[in-house]
Amino acid sequence: MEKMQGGAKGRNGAAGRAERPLQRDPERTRASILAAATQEFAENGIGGARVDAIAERAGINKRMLYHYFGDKEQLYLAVLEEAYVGIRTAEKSLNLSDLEPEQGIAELAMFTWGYFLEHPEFLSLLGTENLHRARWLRQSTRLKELHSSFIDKLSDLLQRGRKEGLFRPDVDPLNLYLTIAALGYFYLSNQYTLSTIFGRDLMDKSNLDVWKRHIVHVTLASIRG
Amino acid sequence: MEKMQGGAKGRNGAAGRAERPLQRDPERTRASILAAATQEFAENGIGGARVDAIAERAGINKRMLYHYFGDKEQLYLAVLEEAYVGIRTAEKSLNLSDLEPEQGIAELAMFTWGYFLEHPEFLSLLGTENLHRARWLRQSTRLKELHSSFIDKLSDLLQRGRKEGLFRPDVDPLNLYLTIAALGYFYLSNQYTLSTIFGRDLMDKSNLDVWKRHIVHVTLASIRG
DNA sequence: CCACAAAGTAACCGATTAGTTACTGGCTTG
DNA sequence: CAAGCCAGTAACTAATCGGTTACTTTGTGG
Repeated sequence: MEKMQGGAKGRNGAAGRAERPLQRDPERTRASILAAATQEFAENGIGGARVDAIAERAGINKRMLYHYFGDKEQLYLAVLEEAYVGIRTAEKSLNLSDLEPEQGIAELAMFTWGYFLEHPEFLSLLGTENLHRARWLRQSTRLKELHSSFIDKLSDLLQRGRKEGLFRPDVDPLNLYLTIAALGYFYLSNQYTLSTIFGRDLMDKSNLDVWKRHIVHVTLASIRG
Repeated sequence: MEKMQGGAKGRNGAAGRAERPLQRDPERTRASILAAATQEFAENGIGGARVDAIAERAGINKRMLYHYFGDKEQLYLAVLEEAYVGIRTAEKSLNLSDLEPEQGIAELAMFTWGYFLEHPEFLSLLGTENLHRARWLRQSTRLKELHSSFIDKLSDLLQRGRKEGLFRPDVDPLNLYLTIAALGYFYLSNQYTLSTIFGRDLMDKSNLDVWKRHIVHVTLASIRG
């Protein structure tokens, strides 16, 4: 892999222009397959996703897809892994330990909501993975090591709040995180059936804003001592 | 359709026994196709479901499936409609207007949780339907008329609570219902990825009990004035 | 500068899958 | 009791889909 990077630098010696796309570019090909597959799997699930559609979306020959990823299932696994890496990476930008307890919880809730809102494909992939009882997640050694350090940080935050007499003494950090995630996930992933049944456009800007504040309110109300 | 019902009554004239299965029984065949299809669609989504698998599960010839339901998509729609009718029917057994406001909210929360817990196939079908942006739900005239009368009842309950000074004045009934549904739906439908990532068996009896109480607690804490 | 490995293409293949055709057999109705 | 309709069967088909084969092109290291 490192060899490739070295090779890619000295390209296009004639004009020095980086604009002309290389005729052969493994990294770019791999990345565009992954991006196309993410879209396709998110839109259609694993059973509905079409290998030919992914190839077409990526603008590559189907053979390359097998060249880089083995088969459809391994490609799906790569997509899933990348999606989890994405949210765990973004989480790191949150610095809960510097904040007041209540503010920290509010920030965590708003961050989670914001990430879900901006990454519908992540929610969709979670849904697909759960439909299959985490069949691929369970077999991924890479993802099992990746489990969130959130819970530890959250635990500290709760303990600080408890000492200041702000929070109830029996708050479980995992349950708190599940509460935050549940309120965001359900609202967004079920938006289509909910909007249809209740006749209210949940994705309307003002409704989204109300729900964001709602999540913070519910979360804090449930843990205050 | 009405003809069928009339014809089915006078069956088995010879022995009068209802136990011996009829050689030909439209209602039973239709019902077993629907039950088998519910399982298959819930387990595999619409793209992953196999018509042959449904036929085998139902113990019928594939031709019958097309005979009764037209094609795969119409069969899926029938399954979805039946699933919604199921929960709306169960909802009617709840009599919120007879209860104290706080008790009423608690009952609603526990009912919703209990129904989700006992009907995983309903949650799965919701997930599938949302993956496809409510494509079938939106085209179902039957389901659009069925939308929950919960919201109205819930509205009354909230107003009563408000008058007694128990609840905050600005509680939106739909948002309250979404909160209750979100906490139940996310915990159960995402149990596989969550249990894997956080290393805790969410379906353990005691954890289920904790979460049930948690839903009631969170819901009430968020609306108390 | 050329040999070799890796990137890339096009055409193909066997298996699967949704849906059909052509038929049999049993129940009801006149 | 006969006629006709409808439940039910088995075998088939056309199309789709995941995956492969056989081949060409491109870049790079000895």
